[in-house]
Order: sequence, then C-alpha cells, then structure tokens
Amino acid sequence: MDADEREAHEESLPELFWAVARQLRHQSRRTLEPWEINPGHARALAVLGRHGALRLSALADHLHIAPRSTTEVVDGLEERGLVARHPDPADRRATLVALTDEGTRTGAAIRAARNAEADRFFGHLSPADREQLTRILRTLRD
Amino acid sequence: MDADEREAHEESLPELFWAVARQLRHQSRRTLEPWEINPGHARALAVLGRHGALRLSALADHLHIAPRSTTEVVDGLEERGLVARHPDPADRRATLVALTDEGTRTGAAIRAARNAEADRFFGHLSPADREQLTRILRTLRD
DNA sequence: GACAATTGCTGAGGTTACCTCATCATGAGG
DNA sequence: CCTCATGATGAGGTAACCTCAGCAATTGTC
Repeated sequence: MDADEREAHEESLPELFWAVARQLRHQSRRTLEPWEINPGHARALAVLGRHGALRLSALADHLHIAPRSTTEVVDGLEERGLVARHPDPADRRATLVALTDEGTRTGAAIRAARNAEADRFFGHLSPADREQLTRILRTLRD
Repeated sequence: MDADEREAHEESLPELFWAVARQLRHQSRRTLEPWEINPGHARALAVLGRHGALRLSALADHLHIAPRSTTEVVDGLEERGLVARHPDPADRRATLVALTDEGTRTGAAIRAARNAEADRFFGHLSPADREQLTRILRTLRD
C-alpha cells in the first residue's frame, strides 16, 4: 500500500522482520498522536510510571541516553506539565523527576492505548501463533 | 549484558519484538563497521545492486526519503568512489546513479556479510522455528 | 576539619539524518 | 513559442542525540 511494489517481496528473515518493525513503528506513532507526544517522551513517561520518582541520571540510564540529553527530555515533559523536578532531599546536587498528576493520568492513558494497539496488531494471530512468536522472540533476544 | 537489568524482563509482545530489533540493529551496525559505511548508504548500495542504474528521484522512491536527501546520500557514496553520476541520455534534466566497479564489489561483500550475519542471528533457531517465524511475520506484515 | 577528587546537572556547541522551499535547466502539451 | 511540470540541488531548518566545560554539592583522605 505504501511504495514498496517490489521491495515488499523480500522474504529473507531480516527483511521480513524489518518490514514488520516498520509497521509497528508507524502504528505506534499514530497511537501517540492524540497526546502530541513523541516516542522519546512516551518512553520516559513509562519509565517514571514503572519506577516512580528518579534522579535525572538514573532516568538517563533507564532510557539508555546521555544525562545531558535526558535534561532536554525532562524539559519537554516539564513544559507540558507532565513531570516536575524536585530537589533530592538526600543529595542537594541531584534532581528528582516525578510524574505530576496529569503525567500519571497521561501515562496511564498511553499505556492503555498501547496495549490496545498491541492487541489489534498481534490479534491477527491465533493464540497459538502468539505463543510461538513469544517463545521464538525470547530465544532470539537471549 | 547491556544495561537493562530490569527492562529485560518485559515480556509483552511489542517489548519482546523491540528488544530483538535492537539486537539486530546493533549487530547490523557492527557488520557494516569494516566498510565505514552507515545503514543509509548500505541501503542505497543494495537498491542500486538490485535495480542497476537509477535516476536520483527513482532511488529516492526506493529509499522512502525525499529527493533532496538522496542527493546527499549519493554525494557520500560518490566521495567514497562507490557510485558515479551520469547524465541520463533520455532526459538532460535527470542524473543516473550507477555503481562503480568498486561499488559493485563493496555491495556484494556487504550483502555476503549481511547474509552471514542473518544466518548467525537466526541460526539459533531450529529450521522449524525459522519457518514458523517466517510464516508469522508474513501474516503480521500483510 | 580542610581540601582534592568525584558526582550531578546544564550551557554551549556539534553531528547525523532527515526535511521544506526556492531556483534553475530541461521537457511536454496546447 | 509559451506555459506548466519535472529533476536535481542550494539554502536553511529540525529533532534527537552527542561531548566538553563549568559550577555546585558531596565524599574520601590525611
């Protein structure tokens, strides 16, 4: 449907894999649209949702990006009112980043939307196939 | 092995899928290192290998990037001596981009390395699992 | 208990891989 | 032949990352 009249016929495993990845990525981007939030911000929100308030540097570790870059992600989320910086009572050099109420709400809404998205996407598979796929991906990851 | 002590335990299908994608991407980057070529350049080389000389705009279509960006990719490959620009005899506005001999050699070498890489990566699976995976990915893609 | 080394964050500025818009030459149709 | 469309590219922009330098606060050492 896109532009790959010919490329779509690539059938090697990596090509297939990347074709699926591309679709997932596009769908993901569409899912995030209502919140006008980018994937990087969404990832940060998810990490903070899972772990609670974190030092900026700890958040950087979780996101696998440099602390300096995390400063900017947090700036963006703070501007949107989704997180707040607090001084770390245990170390006055450090800043704790915590979800605001709205950040918590938005994070939950995004999580729900992503789950729905995943269900839709992988719902085309039979339960048996989903299980197979899970098992196989796990093998590849480890 | 990396940094995801906790994140690695995410087991939802999308998380699993992205974890595998990440490994594939890293491996791919390592595979390209000997040629000091980036993934974008490698993709262009592959397209030119499959299709032969192409107009810059046609190459842009295949790569799913804007023609203006393709100009830059071609500049890079030309600097490295891997492609050459020729005037299109059929239309003096257009430029044909063709692999040089070295480009052809490099393209073939990269293709071989990527195949080896894919064999290594997916070789951890039994032939039956590879078949399952192919079938399932095909379902998801379509 | 002073002070050197380290750590946590951010300003300044760079890179990469894209993008759009304007321009210029060429081509195609009335 | 004149208008409009098309192909490539110059100029300049953006997003998401990076490193390095600097400042403030903490920690280890003697």
